[in-house]
Amino acid sequence: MEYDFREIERKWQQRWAEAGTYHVEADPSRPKYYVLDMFPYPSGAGLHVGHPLGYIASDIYSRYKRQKGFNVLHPMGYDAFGLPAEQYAIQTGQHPAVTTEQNIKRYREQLDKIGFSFDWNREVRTCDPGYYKWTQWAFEKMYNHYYDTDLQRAMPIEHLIAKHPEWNELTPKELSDTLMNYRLAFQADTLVNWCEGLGTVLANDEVKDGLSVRGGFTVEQKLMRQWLLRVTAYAERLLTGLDDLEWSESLKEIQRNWIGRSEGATMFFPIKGQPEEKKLEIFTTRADTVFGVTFMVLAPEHAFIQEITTPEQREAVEAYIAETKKRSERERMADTKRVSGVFTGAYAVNPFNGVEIPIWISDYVLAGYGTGAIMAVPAHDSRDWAFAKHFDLLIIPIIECDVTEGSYDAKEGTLINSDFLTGLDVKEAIPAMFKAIEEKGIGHKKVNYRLRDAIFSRQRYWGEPFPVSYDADGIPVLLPESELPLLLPEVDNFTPTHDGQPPLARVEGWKYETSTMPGFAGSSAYYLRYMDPHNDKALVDPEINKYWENVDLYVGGIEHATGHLMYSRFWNKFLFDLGYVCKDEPFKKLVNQGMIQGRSNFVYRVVDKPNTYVSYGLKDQYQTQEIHVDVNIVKNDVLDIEAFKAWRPEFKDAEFITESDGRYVCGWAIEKMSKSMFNVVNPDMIVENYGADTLRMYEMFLGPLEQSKPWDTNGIDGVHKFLRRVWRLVEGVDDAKPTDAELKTLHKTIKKISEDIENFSFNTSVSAFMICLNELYDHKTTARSVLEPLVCLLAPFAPHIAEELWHGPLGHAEAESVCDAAYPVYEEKYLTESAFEYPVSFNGKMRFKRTFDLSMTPDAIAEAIKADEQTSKYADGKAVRKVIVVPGKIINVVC
RNA sequence: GCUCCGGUGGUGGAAUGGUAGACACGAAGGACUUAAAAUCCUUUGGCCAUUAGGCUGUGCGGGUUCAAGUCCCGCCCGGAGUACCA
Repeated sequence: MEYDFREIERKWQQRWAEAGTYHVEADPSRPKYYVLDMFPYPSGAGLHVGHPLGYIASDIYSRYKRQKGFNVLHPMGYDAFGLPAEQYAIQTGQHPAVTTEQNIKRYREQLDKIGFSFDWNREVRTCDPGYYKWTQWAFEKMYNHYYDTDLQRAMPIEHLIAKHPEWNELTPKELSDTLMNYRLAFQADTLVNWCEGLGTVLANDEVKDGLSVRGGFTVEQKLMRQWLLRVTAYAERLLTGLDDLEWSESLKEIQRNWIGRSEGATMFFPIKGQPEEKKLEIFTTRADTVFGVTFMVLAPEHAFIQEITTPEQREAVEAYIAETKKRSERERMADTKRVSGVFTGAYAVNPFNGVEIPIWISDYVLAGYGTGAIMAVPAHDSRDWAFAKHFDLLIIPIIECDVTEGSYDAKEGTLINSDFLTGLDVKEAIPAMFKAIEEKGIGHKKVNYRLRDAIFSRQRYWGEPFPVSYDADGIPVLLPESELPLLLPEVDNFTPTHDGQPPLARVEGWKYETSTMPGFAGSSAYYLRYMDPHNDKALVDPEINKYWENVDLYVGGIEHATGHLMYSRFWNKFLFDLGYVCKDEPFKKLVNQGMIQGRSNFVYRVVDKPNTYVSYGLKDQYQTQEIHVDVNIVKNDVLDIEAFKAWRPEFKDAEFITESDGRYVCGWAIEKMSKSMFNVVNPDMIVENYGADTLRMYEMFLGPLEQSKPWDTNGIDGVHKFLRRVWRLVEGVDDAKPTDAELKTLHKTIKKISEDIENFSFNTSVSAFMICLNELYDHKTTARSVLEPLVCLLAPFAPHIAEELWHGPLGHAEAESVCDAAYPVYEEKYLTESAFEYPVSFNGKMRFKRTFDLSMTPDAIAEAIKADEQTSKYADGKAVRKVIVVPGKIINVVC
């Protein structure tokens, strides 16, 4: 019988759905394993062939684990709130709920065709009220908790109030304002990334190079009252928690850099002519360089500037501040080399030697980091140096070096001109200085983080509403937990109001906060909800959470490194502190699949001939224009000329200058997969032409999972051919006794595939299958005891064909799915041999192969080789000096 | 600038320090076929040699080692992250 993949795949997808093959429940009698994919945002464009890459990998792993006897939780859902649906709504007037629903339907159809083992009973959508109830619930919990730095955990806000009896004196408004400095979800006037083009604020990770990640609109700094999450409270735990995670080093590194821990000291500098308590606080990691300080620099936003600026300098200072305000974040970034600043007229006093130091302001010092003020050491900091050179300020070297021009960021060396530190090495000087600072009482050791609190409001419609209203004093009042969820009201206009209010301000009688929560709100705890998706009493039942614990394997793109993966960890740690979840970290192991790029094809239009196209090999003889051509009408870079003529009306009468064999060869390039480049390959089409099993295996075969690589349909025949050969081989199954050679092939393959799956090296496992099949073909294998384990082994990769063979030629009963067939175990005895063929090399050159008995001692081998030397033409008469034996592997003979 | 990752045939990519290029695509040749599809066989890093075989070869230059794509040092190139973070 032919391998009719269309019929086979249709049949099994239907049966799996009917039988609930992939439905799982918590079952304490069995070990659990939780495999999660980052759920997709259902965009209008549908899936392209790059999207399922990670899903296929995780599906293979899930199925493998299931065959190994684990109770595998493998859910899927949709990250359904978000900007694109709303932008689309603004343009077309279609309600985001409607387009989202349509997109989800399309996604589901596409996903279903690939044969995933998702438990769809557990589907979640972030835009469902039953789901976002728990997003709002978590927000309220955060509002009602603060981070206790002594206990290093979140605690109820009442606990804090109890510690401060003096707060009883405060008015309700004052108390509310005070508590806002502690709550984990809080309101503050902060400089935000305001994006006029999108009409909303954005989080730091949603901005890149001064432009919005979505849409590429300009982003500016603006002071606004916003809701924020106090992510910084967890900075240290987010940092140290990384150590125990099985994440790639590079991803951990990205998070470490984003958290940006730096150890240093804050130090107070008295200001000349100001009262004793009015001291300038700075942060430095290099307290040892304090004798090299020749000026101070404040950020233009620094609170002291008004008070300390002298009358003579006031005009210049104010002009500078005004100018800085005008510059957008992007402009500031664009010319970081530009040195600018202005003297305040005031002087600070070096607390160590009493030297008076001029105080400047400059935008190279950031208001948001440290204290917004620095001590400048121009001799050993390149930015300070540039500033000093530009304004002709004093430079005092205090670390010995042979650099004559320019500063150097001296991380080692001996200190000079530094009073009691002179003669010490930098490494000794830093701790010595910390000690001195604390002894003199002019500062203390301090750890600073680059991490910022996350801005949590968006001036948009399509998101979770805040369950918050405000009383007459503007004090937030939470909707009682029992009344959650607060439903997102209907609107028919999705644009901001005329006075710049968010769309919710249009809703009549809406007495709640008008901004909504950002995209990351709904995706921060969805992995918990999958454990118990229909529970309306709790986010997740504690018993159920205790069983599934957290995600064992998480697969997704690295682009979420500083966004979702950071927020989820924060959110989970918070819920952990409150006792709602049993694990401190959400994702134990994480694998980042690479991006699949597009591979575009080109035709070459001859410039002065109308509608004439020249083949790639001849294009240099003409002046040509490169035109993208739909990759779906090109095979192996050869253009289907008829399809091209039919592709678009203007090509109907196209003329072609072909290669000598009549073929038209296209050029190609690797580009992003996008509609405009006609290089989008749709998985539905691949499934239709080759089958889901071929798609699955070919996506794995393309290359290492974590690596970005271009999609190239050209190679897919190889994988398809492999499956057809499997089909034919297993069709001929009988009860023949397997030969040693067949058993060796089988067990070698089991070992290799198992190791590969554990290492997520799926590309080499596909190769291993092909090698195995080639060998079995050579052996003309028919033995059931070889072919049946092979089908089990193949099931995670190509479940449909495996299932069909399992029930067809292999004759298993309908009720026993190959999904539950025990994963084969290899036996070492079939792999060992009594003798090995070793390469023997002289002076590093492989000279000949020789078969040795494994039981021979090195001495015996040396003797044997000596004997060989008598006859070998490579023998140069030198005696064998040494025989190197690595048991079971290799021998080297040193002459 | 800093941090991380990579650089291997025409292409995608294999190689616990141990015969580099597995596996696959493409290409060339052949078998079967009226033909096509499908299937199967042979060759396929480069140079030299009619064969046997030899030389050379993993971005560049050094080094360690009996032995280096792999380890170490110094460069070059590409990608990613981050950036006046004090």
